[in-house]
Amino acid sequence: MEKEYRLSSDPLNVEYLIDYEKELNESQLEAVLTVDGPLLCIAGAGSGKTRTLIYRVARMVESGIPPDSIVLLTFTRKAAFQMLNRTSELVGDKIRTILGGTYHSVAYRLLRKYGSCMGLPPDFMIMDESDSSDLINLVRGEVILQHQDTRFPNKNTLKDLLSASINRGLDFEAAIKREIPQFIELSEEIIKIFSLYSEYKNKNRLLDYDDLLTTLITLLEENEEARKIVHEKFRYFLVDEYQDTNLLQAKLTRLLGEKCRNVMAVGDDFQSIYSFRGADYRNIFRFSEFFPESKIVRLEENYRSTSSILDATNCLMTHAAKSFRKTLFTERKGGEKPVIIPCSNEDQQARFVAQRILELREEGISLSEMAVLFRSGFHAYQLELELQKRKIPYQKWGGFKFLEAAHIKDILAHLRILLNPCDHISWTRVLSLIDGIGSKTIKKFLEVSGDFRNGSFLEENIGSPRSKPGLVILGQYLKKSMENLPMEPASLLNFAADYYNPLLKKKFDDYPKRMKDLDHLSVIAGKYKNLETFLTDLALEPPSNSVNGNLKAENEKEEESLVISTIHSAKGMEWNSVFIICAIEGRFPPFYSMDDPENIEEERRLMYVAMTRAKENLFISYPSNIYDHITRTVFSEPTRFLGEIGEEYFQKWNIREG
DNA sequence: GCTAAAAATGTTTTT
DNA sequence: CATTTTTAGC
Repeated sequence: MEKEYRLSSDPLNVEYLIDYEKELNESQLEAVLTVDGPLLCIAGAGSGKTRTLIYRVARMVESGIPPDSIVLLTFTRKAAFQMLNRTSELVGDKIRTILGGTYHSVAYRLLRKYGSCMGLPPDFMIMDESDSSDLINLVRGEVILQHQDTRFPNKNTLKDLLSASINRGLDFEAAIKREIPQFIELSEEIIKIFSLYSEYKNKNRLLDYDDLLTTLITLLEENEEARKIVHEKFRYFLVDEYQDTNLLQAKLTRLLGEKCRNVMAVGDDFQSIYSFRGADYRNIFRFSEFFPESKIVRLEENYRSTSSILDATNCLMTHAAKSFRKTLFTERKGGEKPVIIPCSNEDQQARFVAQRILELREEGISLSEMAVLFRSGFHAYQLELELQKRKIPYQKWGGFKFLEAAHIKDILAHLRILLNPCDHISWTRVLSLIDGIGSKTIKKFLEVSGDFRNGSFLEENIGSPRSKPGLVILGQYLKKSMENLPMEPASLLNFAADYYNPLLKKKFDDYPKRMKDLDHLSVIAGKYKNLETFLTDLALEPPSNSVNGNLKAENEKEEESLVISTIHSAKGMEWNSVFIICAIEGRFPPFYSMDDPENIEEERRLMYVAMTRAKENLFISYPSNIYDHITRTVFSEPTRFLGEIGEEYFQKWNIREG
């Protein structure tokens, strides 16, 4: 076995190239210089949190810590990537070996490397969310056969329930009582579905998102050898956005860091916005319980926003319930007060935003320095139309994902079956595209369950005569692809597209648009040499753009464009000018959050996150009449959060048409 | 018995 | 608006 033996360098002999004292303020410096031992950093919005992390990594590397013993846990791969890039500008390329990414992707990589000693098959695959849903649907079908007369929770309800119980550490019974009390009599059947689901995953070497975390936890808890190896290899941990970790992630942090104790967690309880996923901002407070000797550093000086904006956000948070009271301050005095714009309807709101964006651009603010934020993806539909009409280039973050589009899932299924013959979920997708094949025929195929990749299913004589021609063509595709394995993902994707395009044309009316998406996918595929890596990366780190936003390969040069984004996806970003749209009761906060004060707390934090993204200009607009098709009511009140802040913090623009 | 088209329904936020 | 359930049709 190989082992690393590090001679610690004499601090007096290290020559630091960076003048840390000059570049950082006092608290930031303290956080950066505290390299050994646990450190909790409470960092307000815009307080130079990222800067602090970057300089801390630089400092560590400069003082001789091997980069490959450092683990950087961030919320998105994008954030990790950005951070490593900026660090390498400071100290050079050697930081490339830092292990960085989300909890899930880091867990994946650790399991790949060290999972075998726990009996984890080396070729396990990751299921994305839709795979899990599909699989749950499959086993749900089995159980439901015996209960045809009763109504049963649907697949997504079940999946959310399962995930909630795992991420919050509840047993199934308790979770059912809490999440879906109306189905309490069906507990037994529901639990049966879960156990079938998990059985199936084990049998087919599949891990879902939650499994990545739980399996690694089990590995570290129960396998002493693995734990030792991991503890020896990784000695420094930096965790960003700690307020958004859930029970499992907190546990994992503790397990990873319990030996070396060099764990730094950065967080802001004001910015906790993922509780729907089981995130618990109280993990910040619990951190000092895991690591009682931890030092606490607070960053409260805001370098991002003008005081006009900051004052309003501070005021908003005085209405928040229990939390660390903190008030951000800034040297950037003055600035325009945030603007409130009442609009008569969504269309007017869209036209206002588009026009104002163009005006700001005339004033010399680049499109890439502006963003439009909203609570939910669909709030921006009208705006998107308006932007397209005016030919304003934009990219949309959040909302409907590229990968969730039916045609993308379809074509990826065709690639997956090449890799894993027992991937029933993908086979189901592939087969149901063929004319004359429905659920029953598919079930028959899956029962035979052979390795059909050579096209041998044709000999099984399953399916009606009507399905025969379609199956023959599928056989040709499989044969062609299998003969060429291994092969670059891009070429395989081309084979699949050749086969799939005719089917796509039949299935969708809007096929030209969808075929374009397939081209985009093939650009992404071009960056990979290995099919497996391609598929895993797609599941773990999906391209953040939505279907309609112009999807760009990352190395392609970005055209200067406006960002429109859900608030969740805008986390950690900043722009010169920010528009918040649809700030209306019923949408933000959404009507379904109104009966629970805890939810309203989170909505308020969400508003806080949105507002603190702005450096100079902040516009908050609301259409005063929206007819909501779901509740069949008219929303007309501006969001309560504006009232909480108070008029004196705002200026108001009244729109006149013409 | 099985599929495919038509009606109904439920719709946040993300790894 | 897109998925899921129902119903009609083959």
